[in-house]
Amino acid sequence: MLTNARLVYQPHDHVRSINAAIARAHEICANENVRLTATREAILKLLWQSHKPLGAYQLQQQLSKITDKPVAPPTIYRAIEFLINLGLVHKIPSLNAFIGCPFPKSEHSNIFLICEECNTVAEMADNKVNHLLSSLSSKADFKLNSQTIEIFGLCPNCEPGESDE
Amino acid sequence: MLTNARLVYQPHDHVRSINAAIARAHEICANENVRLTATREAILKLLWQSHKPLGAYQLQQQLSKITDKPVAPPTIYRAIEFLINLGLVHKIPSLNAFIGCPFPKSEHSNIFLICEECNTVAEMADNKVNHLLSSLSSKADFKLNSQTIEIFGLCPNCEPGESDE
DNA sequence: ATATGCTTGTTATATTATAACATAACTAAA
DNA sequence: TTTAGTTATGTTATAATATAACAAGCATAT
Repeated sequence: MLTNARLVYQPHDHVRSINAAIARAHEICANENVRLTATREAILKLLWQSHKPLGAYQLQQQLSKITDKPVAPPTIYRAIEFLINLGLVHKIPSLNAFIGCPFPKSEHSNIFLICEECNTVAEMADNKVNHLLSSLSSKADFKLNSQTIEIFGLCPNCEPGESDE
Repeated sequence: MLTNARLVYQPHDHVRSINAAIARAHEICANENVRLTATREAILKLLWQSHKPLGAYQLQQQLSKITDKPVAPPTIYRAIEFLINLGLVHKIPSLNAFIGCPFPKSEHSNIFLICEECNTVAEMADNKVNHLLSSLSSKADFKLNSQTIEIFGLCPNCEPGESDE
């Protein structure tokens, strides 16, 4: 099982992890021979800085503040599309919002743990889930290409019975 | 494992299955002491008749045609909300569309098999998946309330290597 | 029959996303 | 270092999805 749950739910060195991730993103783009332009990098940073998924119009506001220029929706959606294609960002369909992927380039099952209280989202990947879903799909003669799993509930920080208090 | 895959992918007696389902829906509403009004029943029928999920505005058009009156979006969204609360209809978030639930009132895991070619959607439920996701959530100290699993790929009728030809 | 709550009608508008075309910036080859 | 080709961004408009707010109608129980 692969997860960023600890990172999301516990305090940690944001700046360092983001810098590492951005460096990783540049590598990936170099490999793919595509450009991680200023706008794209800014959007990626914004998404990685937030453990809550951000909507396109939230990103618009934030980017506009950073650049001190008006930003139109297509700018945002283009950057998002680019980042999604590289696997650096995911869309969470039930929220119409986007989040940075903590393990880019790994083949994974996209399990999102969405807190209904504080809206943080952690991500997990697990091969048993992948296998199980493949085998269920086969039984229905369905050829699986991709999957999205959204789990709604309460994160450790929002759970009433939490111990840290 | 529970699934409507055969029903969805193979020819079958639509009218009979819909009538049975509507009867079932009336029962459920009677039990819950709520009303399956004409509009709500019409929306449910439209959704059950289609093995492809329908968007709110598609439903609006179709309902308007049936009743020969203009129908405004709130009418549709209200009916959908009502039906979703009863578990008779599901939203498929990645499509912004809705589909009739083939096994209302069963506790289930909402696995949708979405064909990227013909857009049909079959539904499955499987306890192993439920258990696995519960146990993964626990490991992350996350309290699971509900889940949505969307699987994208090709249904048996759209798969190139299909045998029935 | 009438008060109550549920349901629908109506109008307006919020939110999310994309189309279409113009301009700019980058890149590679002449 | 121009120039052509490609890729990326700017700009305007609009499409598609969803909800708010308030008015009117209907069901049903006393």
